[in-house]
Amino acid sequence: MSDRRTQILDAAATLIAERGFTSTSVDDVIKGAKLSGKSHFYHYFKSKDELGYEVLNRQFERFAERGLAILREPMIDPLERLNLFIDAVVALQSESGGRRGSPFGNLAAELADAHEGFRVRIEAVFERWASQIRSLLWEARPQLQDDVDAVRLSRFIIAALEGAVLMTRVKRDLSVLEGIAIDLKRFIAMHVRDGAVVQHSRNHE
Amino acid sequence: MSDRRTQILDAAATLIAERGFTSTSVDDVIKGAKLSGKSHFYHYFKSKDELGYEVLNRQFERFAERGLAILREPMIDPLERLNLFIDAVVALQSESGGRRGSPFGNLAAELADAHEGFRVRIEAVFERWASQIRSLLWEARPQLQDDVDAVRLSRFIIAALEGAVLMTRVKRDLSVLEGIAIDLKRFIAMHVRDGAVVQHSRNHE
DNA sequence: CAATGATAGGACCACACGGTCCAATGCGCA
DNA sequence: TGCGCATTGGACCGTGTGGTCCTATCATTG
Repeated sequence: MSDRRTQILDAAATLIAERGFTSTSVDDVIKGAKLSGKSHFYHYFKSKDELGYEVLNRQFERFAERGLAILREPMIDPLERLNLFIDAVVALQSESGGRRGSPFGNLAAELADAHEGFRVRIEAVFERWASQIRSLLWEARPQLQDDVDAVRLSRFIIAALEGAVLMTRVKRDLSVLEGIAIDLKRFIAMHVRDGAVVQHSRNHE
Repeated sequence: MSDRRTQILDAAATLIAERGFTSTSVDDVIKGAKLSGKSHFYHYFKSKDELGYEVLNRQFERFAERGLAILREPMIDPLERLNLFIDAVVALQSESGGRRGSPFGNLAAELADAHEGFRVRIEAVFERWASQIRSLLWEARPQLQDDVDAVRLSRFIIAALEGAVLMTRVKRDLSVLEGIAIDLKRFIAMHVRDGAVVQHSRNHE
């Protein structure tokens, strides 16, 4: 696809992450992507909503590459991968000083009730995320207690992370997320079968 | 205070909970509260922002009465009160079928970055909430392990609940919140000192 | 009675918004 | 040389927004 399209998508992603979808105007995006005018923008996107949908997709793909990919690393112990994934979420938030929040959670809270099109797409994003965690949990089942509910646990992990990111954003304090990350790891460790061993990789602090 | 003011506040609270602050226009509030026109509204509030601030305060007060009050019940075991409080959050969400979400979390995600005035006020709300949980944890310290970090645990509880409510809203499925509530109680129980007893009250299912 | 606040209703404003349309120019590729 | 897409630039439109102003009618209360 053309270079401009991704340029617009990137600019829009930044603006939406900073100010939300509603508060980001098409004119803002035009300025951000250094386009010449409205006609230039509408040459690439047929509406603001369509732009929003594509931004959401793109954000999820980036998250899949930089975050969720860790969950599938074949050479690392699955439960250790979960810890590394949590570390990665913390690291991603650190890049913006915790000010940015989750691109999914933000949109979810902003649009879940007001805009059905977005709600459905955000639901799909959470579902894909949850299914990746469920797969990992399934892979780790020899180390887990028999009664672990993978669906429930995967939802809990996502909820805790989303809530943590939200609180971090409100308090403008990264240590909120760090503390919750610690507790979340401890909660996961609580599900390990007695006597099972979790193999720690070297690069984990 | 005059009856009209609270009438406006109530109408605005409903609308903001349904559609967010930005998407709720002053005219919507006027219709909702059955006022005669703009002048009638501006007779009671000097700006839309001021209305928003008061709605936020009011929502917190209602939450304090209907939810946080449980945390201070003197006749019930503190840790059991925590469980009852979690049940109350679930019950509150049930009233709207999980569609409404947290009045604080919604505003937080919508306005934390865009509107400093709201961000500060929402931060204060979370802080007051957290401090109530910390007090309870302090009261329960004979039953808790020595190394329990009350600040961290209180934040974790709030984050898990806020995240759960958000996911519930996106999925339009109350069972998400119910599942997370179960896990959250188990996480709290994990901090109980070996041999300590948690006194269960009768009305708890 | 007079004064005061509540109610009513509407005109008006400046601005921002998403979106359309058009006319002109650049620019690479067959 | 010509075709088609990319770019530029701007006028324009309908609608909704928060907010102001003005006038007039009620009811209450000193």
